[in-house]
Amino acid sequence: MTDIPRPGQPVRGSRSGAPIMALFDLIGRRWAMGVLWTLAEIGPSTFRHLQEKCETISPAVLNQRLKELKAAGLVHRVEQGYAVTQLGKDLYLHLVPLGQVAKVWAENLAEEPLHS
Amino acid sequence: MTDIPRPGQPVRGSRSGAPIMALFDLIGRRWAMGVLWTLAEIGPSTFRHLQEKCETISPAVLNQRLKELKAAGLVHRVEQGYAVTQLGKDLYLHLVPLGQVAKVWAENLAEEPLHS
DNA sequence: CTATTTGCTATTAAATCAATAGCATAATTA
DNA sequence: TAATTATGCTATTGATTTAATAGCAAATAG
Repeated sequence: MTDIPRPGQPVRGSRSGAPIMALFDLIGRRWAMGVLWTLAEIGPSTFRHLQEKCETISPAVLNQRLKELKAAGLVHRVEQGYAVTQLGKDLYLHLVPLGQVAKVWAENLAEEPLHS
Repeated sequence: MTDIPRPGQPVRGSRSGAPIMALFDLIGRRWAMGVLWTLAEIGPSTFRHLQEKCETISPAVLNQRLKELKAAGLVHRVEQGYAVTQLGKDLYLHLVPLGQVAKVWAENLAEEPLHS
């Protein structure tokens, strides 16, 4: 059920399981990046607290994503509940610059509204 | 049908449509990052060529993702078919470093196989 | 004991994704 | 000119994933 994409195994985008494609397969799931991002931002927290911070995520999906992120070693359990691992933090830090891209993107769309 | 997440509008992860969450909502869809990545790597190309490069994507999904990426201004049509826009390239360039993270991640998993 | 918090599952429904076939148009070739 | 090929898709049918909601069992607090 919980099927985690593994580098070296066939994944979306690469029959040979290229690491980047395996990673895309993992974090390219609904809420995956949002959960990682949020957890990294708020620090160690309980399931419910994280759920609140994600604003509209359902417990079922949060639980699913947490399972996957845990299995992938990006998140782990701590006394306080859940937290990102070192690897998870590394990934988060690489996601941070996307915040700037997102802003530029938002501005672009504001100027020139999407036509579809 | 084609529902593109827009910054400023409610999206997954943010009722107020925080740009980063809107972006996550957009590129956190099956194949979205894979398509953007592949297209950026191979340069302008036809629908079919891109489809081949994505190895296992179906035309329906590729078409859907292209629509969304176009509407979001990350991809556009050119004489040769499809290509990433400047904004799309910017995003791609920010995705490139994830390749390294992915490698480390792959090595970690290889050493310590996931326990689930 | 009672209430609350926490992590999570059950259920049911809706949305998304996938696999395959195949069509319409335009360019190319025979 | 007729046939072939390339291209960008759509239609159809299922399978999978996501969603919304309720609620439960275990641990903790009062």
